[in-house]
Amino acid sequence: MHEQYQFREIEAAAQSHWEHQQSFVVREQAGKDTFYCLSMFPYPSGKLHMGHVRNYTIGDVIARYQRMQGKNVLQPMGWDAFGMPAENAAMKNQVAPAKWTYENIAYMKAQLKSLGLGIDWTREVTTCKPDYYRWEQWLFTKLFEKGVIYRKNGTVNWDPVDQTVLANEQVIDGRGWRSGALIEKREIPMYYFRITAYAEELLSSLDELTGWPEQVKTMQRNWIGKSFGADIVFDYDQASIGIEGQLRVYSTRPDTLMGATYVAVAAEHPLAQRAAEHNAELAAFIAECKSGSVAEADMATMEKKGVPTGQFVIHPLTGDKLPVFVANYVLWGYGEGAVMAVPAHDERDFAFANKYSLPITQVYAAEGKDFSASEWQEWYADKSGLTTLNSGKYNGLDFTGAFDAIVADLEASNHGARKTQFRLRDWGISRQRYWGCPIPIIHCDSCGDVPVPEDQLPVVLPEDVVPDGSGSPLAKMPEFYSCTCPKCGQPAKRETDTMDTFVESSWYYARYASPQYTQGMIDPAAANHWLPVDQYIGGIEHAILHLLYARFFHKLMRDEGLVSSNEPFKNLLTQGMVVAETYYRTLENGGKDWFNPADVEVERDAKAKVIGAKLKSDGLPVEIGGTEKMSKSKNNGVDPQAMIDQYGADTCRLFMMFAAPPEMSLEWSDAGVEGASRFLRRVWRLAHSHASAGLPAALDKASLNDEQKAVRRAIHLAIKQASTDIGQYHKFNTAIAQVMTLMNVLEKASTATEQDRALIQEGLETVTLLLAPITPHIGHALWSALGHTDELLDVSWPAVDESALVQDSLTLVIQVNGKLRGEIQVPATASREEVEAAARQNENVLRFIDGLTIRKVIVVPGKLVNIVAG
RNA sequence: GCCCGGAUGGCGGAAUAGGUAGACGCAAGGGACUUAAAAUCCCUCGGUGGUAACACCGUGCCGGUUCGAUUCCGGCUCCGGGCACCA
Repeated sequence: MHEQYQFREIEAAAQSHWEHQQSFVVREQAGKDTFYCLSMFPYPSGKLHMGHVRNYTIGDVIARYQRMQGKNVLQPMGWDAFGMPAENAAMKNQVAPAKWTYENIAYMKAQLKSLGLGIDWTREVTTCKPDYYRWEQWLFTKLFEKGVIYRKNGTVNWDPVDQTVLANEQVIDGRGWRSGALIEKREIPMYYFRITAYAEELLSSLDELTGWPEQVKTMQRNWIGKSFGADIVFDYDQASIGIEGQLRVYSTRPDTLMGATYVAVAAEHPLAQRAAEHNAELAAFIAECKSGSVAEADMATMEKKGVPTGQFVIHPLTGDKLPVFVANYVLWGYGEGAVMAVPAHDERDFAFANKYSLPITQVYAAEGKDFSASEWQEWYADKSGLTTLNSGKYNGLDFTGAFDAIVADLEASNHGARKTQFRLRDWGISRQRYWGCPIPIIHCDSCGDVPVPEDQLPVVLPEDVVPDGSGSPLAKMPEFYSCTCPKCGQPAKRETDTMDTFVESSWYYARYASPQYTQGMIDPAAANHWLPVDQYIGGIEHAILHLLYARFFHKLMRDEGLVSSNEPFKNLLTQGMVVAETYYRTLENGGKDWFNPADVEVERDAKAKVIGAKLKSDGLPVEIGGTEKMSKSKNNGVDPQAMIDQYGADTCRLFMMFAAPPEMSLEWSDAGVEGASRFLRRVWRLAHSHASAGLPAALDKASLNDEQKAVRRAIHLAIKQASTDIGQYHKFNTAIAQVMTLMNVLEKASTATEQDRALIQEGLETVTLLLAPITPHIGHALWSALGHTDELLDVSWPAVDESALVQDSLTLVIQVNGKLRGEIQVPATASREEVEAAARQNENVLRFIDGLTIRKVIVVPGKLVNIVAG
């Protein structure tokens, strides 16, 4: 054992040992408990960022801990390799996305290996390779035949200059990011997954996911958004509209129908289109509604505007004529594209009615309260304890009474029906992009949309294309799209859209069970052996979309007979972001020049409070911009590679796990890394001085003196705390703090006798084992230095010796009226009465209760005594 | 705008059944060792007052429940994540 902690040699030796032993290659083993530990696979963007390092360290710690619990652990890794960044890089550097992607994968794989992750690399999956996406195409054709996938129009962002569809991310303040052109909404045909058919199950089976954070389940519930309401039908007023017809709306508040004073439709609604034919102002407004992005956040924050169509519809209960407006806040493609408005009982309707001086009819009141504009919020916010008014025959009812009576009448007159609706919309997966999985459909003039037959799969994406940012490259390649119809043999055209990359990431976890399987999408026997995933780890930003799509896909695969479970991920851990300080200077044009924290020197006052910062290169001041998520745009990314090279993987892993609990955001700190490194050097130093004096004989637990008992108690307290922290709560930071506390004790412990040294041996073994999942390389070296020949990876997690925790006396806190006034030592066996009596005699207590009467004494066993006096 | 979170010393964080606020670490200050530096070790370290013992205040803000609230309840403020074509 070398005197110095030489992490490079130690880490290289451990990694080559694991590689040589194939330590992390797993097979199905009958009779052994499995543990499938999965981290969200990375997009191969170039190099690892801190978020990856954090994610995969958390996963590796859990995987190694479970292995020490005796489980057969599967920890795979792969690449979410299709996506937009590859196309952007291609345009910038004139490199094909495939080449760029494969080079990134090679580099990042080496980086992952240098972190010492216990990954079974024989199961590596790369989503842009035909052997992966062919099965995605296969499932697509099956689902298309079943009707789970269908085609309809959808709205996209259209850049009229580049003549291309843009992602929401590529629309900045309503303009295309490259062209600067004003973006328009455009309707194009797309393929959709009928996820709404699974809405009910996706909602109800959330209850089975007891290992998921409540927060994530709540977000998914709200996203699915089950609501109870009614369809309501308004007959057209023929005089103003000119034709017979009916306007259908959905409302969760049919009970307020008597308060409806207008209806609003989306710009794309047929009524709006019809009215605009002879109304220039309306036509202009409809055109205005078509500008801007399709992102819901943009739609929801823009000013609510509307224009009357001059048309009216007939209120189904009163026969009154209600004006029809076109409003920019009504979304086409969501519900019926039309809403009824009840200004008195809906915030948005109220604002709109005030803006356009529309009538407001209050139909609910609470006892003793009058309606006034200043109190309007009370009227729509609450539907309990209110009674209807201004509602004719429906007066004097509560919410349920009004709801039932009105819906019954609507149903009787064929003007509506009770309906349960979901907010969830079908999943549109068509992308007018090159670097994605081709949609396996052939368009034939006589046969329509024909799925590509199984024996012609995969539809291979050509890999040598460099996109130019205008339109879809595949649509310009006859050699790709020219084909013959599989049904009739006539010339036909292949679909040139590719799939949303969320499709690949919706089933990769299942492919890991049988990654090289050529007989099907997944081998059911292997999949059912490993699935569901025991622990899934990834960023909180995936709480809704990715996790909902993957749950949906699991149910699709179940219904195809590929898997037998209902849900893919049993336990979920959502990690927080990695953030760092930002620094900038404002440029003359008002823009900002961002500086990397590595290039900036921070200035502090005498109390170490940060008072300023300057650039190292020119010594001039820079502005401090606050901590933000590490990103290219703010230039505040810290390269994990530099840290691994300078301090080693173990230090890097230790710091990541110690700095914050996994769910919380983690602030980058160079000094903190230094501290983690210092701690590992201390462990090494103690182990070295211990081992170089010769390993001691076994500990005689029966003959320990008080000092030795205290040391042994510290050892087993650390085991106890670290076991619950890691095993139960995933609080790696406090587990590490416990081990640090133990090290503080061990460093000060006596080494005078063989018995003392046997205790140090037990302590060092404990430190090694508790840290083994977190810092496995140094653990590997220490374990053999402590005289062991077995494999640390498979050593059992240490067990608590409860007898070591027993204490003879306890320290109790004494309070007077809830304020800390002193401490007393009592025998562990002291009765409640004895404890109370001791507390009453405490000098400080006597001082504080002097002249007061003791009203009550509260004794919390083992903790405190509170004397209530007044 | 809507949905979901978060806020504790100079900093990261701890307090996992309502029971000692600040564990553990970082930074800082003082000291030891050293020719010197690095490394290492020791001491101090929420604020105010006090020589000290100690006292009072203190967990984003306002209010409530309780013998006792960082923890529970009501109302806010600010920051972050998501919003269906970023992954």
